[in-house]
Amino acid sequence: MSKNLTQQLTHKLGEAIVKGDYPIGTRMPSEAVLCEQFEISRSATREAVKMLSAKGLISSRPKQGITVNPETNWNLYDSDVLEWILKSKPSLHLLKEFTQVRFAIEPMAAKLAAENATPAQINQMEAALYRISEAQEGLEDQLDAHINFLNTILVASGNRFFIQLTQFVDAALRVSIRYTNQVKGISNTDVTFHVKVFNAIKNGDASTAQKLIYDVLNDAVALIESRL
Amino acid sequence: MSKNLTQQLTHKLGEAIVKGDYPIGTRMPSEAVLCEQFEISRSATREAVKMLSAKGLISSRPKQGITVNPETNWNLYDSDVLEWILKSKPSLHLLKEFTQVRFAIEPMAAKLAAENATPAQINQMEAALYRISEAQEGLEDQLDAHINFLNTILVASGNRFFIQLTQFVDAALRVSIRYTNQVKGISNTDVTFHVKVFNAIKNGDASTAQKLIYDVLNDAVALIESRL
DNA sequence: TCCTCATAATGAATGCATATTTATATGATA
DNA sequence: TATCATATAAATATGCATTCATTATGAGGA
Repeated sequence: MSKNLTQQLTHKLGEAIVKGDYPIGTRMPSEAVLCEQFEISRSATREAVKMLSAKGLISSRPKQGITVNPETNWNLYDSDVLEWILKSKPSLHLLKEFTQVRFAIEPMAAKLAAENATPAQINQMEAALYRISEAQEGLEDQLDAHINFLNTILVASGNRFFIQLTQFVDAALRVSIRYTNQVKGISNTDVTFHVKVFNAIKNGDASTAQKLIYDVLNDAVALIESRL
Repeated sequence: MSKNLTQQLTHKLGEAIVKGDYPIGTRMPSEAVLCEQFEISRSATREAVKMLSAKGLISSRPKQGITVNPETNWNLYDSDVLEWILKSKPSLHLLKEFTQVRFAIEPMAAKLAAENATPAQINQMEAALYRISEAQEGLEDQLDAHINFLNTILVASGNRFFIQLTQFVDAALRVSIRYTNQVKGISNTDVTFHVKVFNAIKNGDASTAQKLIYDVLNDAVALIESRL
């Protein structure tokens, strides 16, 4: 559990909403009722409500009460919301959606990285590459190393909105491994592949970097779809 | 500003943080000080603080106080945060970042729409298309119509994470028009182009739909870069 | 060096204010 | 007399303020 009561309630309610315990469009219990149910004060409850509405899950108005917003209003790129989604609905369909977003983002990020990466960022990528080659023992290590490598690409893109998606990619890959129980295939930790990507970015060969990632994710999406 | 005190303070502080009035990594005034400055109660102040930390802008710890988070922690896809960014830093560089994200997202969304769009969604797209052809009077109308068309594509993708980006695309296009003062070129409201896209999606021709959008945004990015 | 205490910040609880909706009552009109 | 409309009052939920508790940090003394 998190630290304070507000955080705890925020996570409990957030999870419950995402899980569907409070259906979309319906009214949630009033603040006063939530107080009683969770045995905490109004102020802690109110702060939790504010946090959830800041994340787009709910909205509250005087007298009206608290209502669950439609999913289109949820801040799906918020790491808490992502966490709640992963906890409640870890489906193959969700993995497909994740991978489709990666399919859109990562090739472009690689392209931009090839065009814009600073020498320092190239060094970080090389370090991440080395870490992949070292991490052949455990599956978790491989995954972490892989995620780290992708993150360096996102960062090297030089675009804030891509950099922001590191958490998203992280979540996507952890879902991926949960379903495939392997990194190869979906995630392709084959070092030779990553070396190719790295060299393309280092040499400023944007189109090659883009195509390498694109093809891999194309295969990944196809594999997932074949299982649905 | 007709909302409640919490909302007002949230927006004031959010804007100020994004603007740089409270530099990243530094400590903000304590809750007690903020109370005095804005002449409101602790509870209203605290709720605003909770909302801002829910959006990733700040974090607060007992005794430590409130500190401004690095930009990588901000929820840049939150519509409030986007609004604050647009208010404070409307630069050509920002437009470039926006367009790069569109460059990644929209071609893929068009591809998915071609593969997954339901008949009802096709009808909505057709209605949006008609609205574009009708909206030849004002520039604003054209922009709204164009945004509406793109939104129908995102929705038709059938992927929650793409659908969520409608607000983002909306913001991106409104920045775009602010700089170019025209829709053509950057946004390409030429109806014949949109008709091509629509037909490709309607006919399930995913690769054509993808390529049409890709090429247009490729030009848009090139145009922006030429001006930097 | 470690322990303790003071201090300054957030955390939590309670009480009162305000707003919005619903229901009820009253009046006018057919 | 019945019905509809309007106004008013009550109930219920959030909004706001105040007070007390807790915690983490840093300074000072044993």
